[in-house]
Amino acid sequence: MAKKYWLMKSEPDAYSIDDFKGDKTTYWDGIRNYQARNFMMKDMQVGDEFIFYHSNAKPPGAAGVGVISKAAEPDPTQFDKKSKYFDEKSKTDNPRWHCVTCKFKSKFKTFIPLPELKEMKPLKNMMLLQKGTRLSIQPVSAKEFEHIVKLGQAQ
DNA sequence: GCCAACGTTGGC
DNA sequence: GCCAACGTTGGC
Repeated sequence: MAKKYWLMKSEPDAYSIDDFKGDKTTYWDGIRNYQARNFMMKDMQVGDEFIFYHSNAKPPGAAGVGVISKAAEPDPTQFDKKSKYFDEKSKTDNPRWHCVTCKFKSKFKTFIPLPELKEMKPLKNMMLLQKGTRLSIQPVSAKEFEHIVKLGQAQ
């Protein structure tokens, strides 16, 4: 299957591109939305690349690139009573939530704030820019991905 | 901090 | 299966 491209949101107060850079790989846990989970479980493959997006930031925007390094597996935080992601309805023999493992690829030389993304004509159909889209994991087309990466790598 | 948009829950 | 109430996301 062809390589796919994604956009994954993270609040930099909780986990920023610099945290990701320092960790090199991270477990993308804490996803508690069925649509986002389904993308991870059904459509993501090892080798897919994604835009690391800072949400709820000043300003929000595209911060870097990562690669999926391990397919979805049960999210351990759902069984951890001390975790804020604990889900009492999820059973160990039938886990409700899964998460992928991601590897850091690059941090953009130029952070691309959301208002700039909105001005880019090639990106006008991006799910991120549609009104009311809150999904924390969403697909992007190869063209959209390349366009953003080109902007991010420019000095 | 506000609020619009959307998802989830639960009563019926 | 409908829908009101509530919670969350996330830009501003």
